[in-house]
Amino acid sequence: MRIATWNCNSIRSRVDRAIGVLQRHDLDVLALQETKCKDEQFPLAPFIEAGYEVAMHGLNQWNGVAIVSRVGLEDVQIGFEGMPTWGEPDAVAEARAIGATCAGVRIWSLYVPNGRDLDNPHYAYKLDWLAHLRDTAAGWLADDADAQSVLMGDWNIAPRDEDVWDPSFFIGKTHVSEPERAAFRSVLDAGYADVVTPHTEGQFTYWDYTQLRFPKKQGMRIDFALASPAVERRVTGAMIDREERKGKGASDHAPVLVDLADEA
DNA sequence: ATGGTCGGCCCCCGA
Repeated sequence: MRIATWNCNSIRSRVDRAIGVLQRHDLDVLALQETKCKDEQFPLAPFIEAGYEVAMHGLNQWNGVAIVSRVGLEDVQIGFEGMPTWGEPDAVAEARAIGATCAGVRIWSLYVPNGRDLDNPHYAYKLDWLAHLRDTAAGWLADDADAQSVLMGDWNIAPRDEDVWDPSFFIGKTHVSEPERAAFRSVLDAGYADVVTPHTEGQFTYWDYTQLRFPKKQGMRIDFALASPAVERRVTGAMIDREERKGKGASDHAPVLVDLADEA
């Protein structure tokens, strides 16, 4: 089974590339972030045509997540228990998390809030969001230590200095602050494992569109797949599709792939 | 010092 996560930065502007990613890598499941469309605007037909089902959650032009699967898509859940929304209750609905069970694996497509700046209210919201994710995900393992779950998506966190092209550039900026890194580590401490980094050390998953960051190899590792112990035991490999970042019409993120062995 | 590029409900804001 091959699963992947990709911040596509608008699915409508990149549907052909998305189908290409599915087919080039023979993917069973693809978690998408920043679909940037409402559910009724999602370009479903090409995915159905290619043999996939889609569960999506989009409410506006900024966020939006989806799970694309050809191995079943059951028990779809919008958001997770306790997931904070931005602003006062009902002020702004968010579309940042969707979960579904695909061939026995609970897949989550997550778009962690961008903190914007350390003194911005969105930064506090990001930390709050991550704390609730940690609590809820820890609960899943407490309920079932053998749960097969994968939390994957755009975490908007570079957990280590080696996950950015130049740590000095990021001093005082979001994505690398200690509270964000601690929030990421707290999910690891809850029992989930980063199953991609060990197979892709030294590689990035995101390059800013500006400043020629991609050709200058000035990227960040902010997209992750965190697996429960039962899934971690099945991982046989992982890769970052840097080729997908090339050329006209690329997203600013590369797809991140994980291979799982059949259940023992 | 600086968003130089992308996306969107598109000439402004957010990433």
